[in-house]
Amino acid sequence: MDSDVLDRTFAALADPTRRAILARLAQGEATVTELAAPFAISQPAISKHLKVLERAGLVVRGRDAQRRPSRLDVAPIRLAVDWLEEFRSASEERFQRLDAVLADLRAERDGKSDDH
Amino acid sequence: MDSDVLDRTFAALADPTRRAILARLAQGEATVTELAAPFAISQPAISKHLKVLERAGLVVRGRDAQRRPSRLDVAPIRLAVDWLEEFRSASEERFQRLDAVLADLRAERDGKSDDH
DNA sequence: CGGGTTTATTACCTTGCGGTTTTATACCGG
DNA sequence: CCGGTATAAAACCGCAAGGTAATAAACCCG
Repeated sequence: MDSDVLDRTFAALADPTRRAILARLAQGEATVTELAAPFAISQPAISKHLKVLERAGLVVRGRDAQRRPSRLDVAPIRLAVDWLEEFRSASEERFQRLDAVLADLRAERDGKSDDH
Repeated sequence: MDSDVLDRTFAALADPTRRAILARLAQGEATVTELAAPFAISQPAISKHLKVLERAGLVVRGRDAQRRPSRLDVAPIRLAVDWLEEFRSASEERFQRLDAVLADLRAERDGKSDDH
C-alpha cells in the first residue's frame, strides 16, 4: 500500500522534536550528537527519533568512521503535499459546485431561463 | 504554541481511516453512521476518530436532532502545507547554495589553474 | 407515553510511543 | 593496545492510541 508511506510520513511529522531535526537537516548533514545538542533529551531518544524518520524515508544515514551522519530525503514530503493539495482542491471544487447551484437558484429567481 | 496545532494536525492525518473520513467530508457534510458505513469497524471507533479530527480543528460538528453532522475546516491543512512548503524550500535553497559553491570551485579551477 | 434511531460514554484490552538508564559495539588516535 | 568518542541496543516505565462491547442519553414519531 502507498497509504503506509503516508501513515509513516505524517506520523513522523507529528512530533516537534522530529520536525526540528528535519529543519536542522535542511541546512545540511549532521551527526547524532550534533542533532541531539539543542535538545534536553538523551542521545538514545534522538536515535529513536532518527529511526522513525528513517522508516518514513525522510532521512538517509551514511557512515563516516564512528559517525552516522543523517541527510534528508524530501520524496515523502512531496507525497504528503500531493495528498494535501488533492484533498484541498477536492473540497474547494465542492464549494465551486455549491456556488454554481446558488447561482442557478439566483438566476431562476430573477426570471432568467434555461442555463445549466 | 503554534506547534501543538501542527502536532495534532499531522497526528490526525497519520491514520488511513481518518484520511478516508476527511476525503468523504470533502464531498459534503455527513453523519456518523454515514461515515461509519464504508468501514469494518464499530461506530464508537468512528466517533473516536471524529473526536481526534475535531481536536485538530479539521472537523466541526453541528446538530440536527439526534444527528451530529460533521463538516470540514481546511484551515489546519493550510498550516500543515505552509510548514511543508517552507521546509522544502529551505532544503532546496541549501542545494542552490551548494550549487553556487561548486560553481565557484569550478570557476577557480578553470581560471587560475592553481590546484593542489 | 413508548419504541426506534442516532450518537456518546464507559470500561476494558492490547499495542506502540517517547522517554529513561545502562550496557555493548565500533572506531579513532597516541 | 588502550582510552576516549560516537552510536546502537536492551530493558524498563508511564501513558495514550485504536479497538471492542455494553450501556446511556437524546431525540423523533406513531
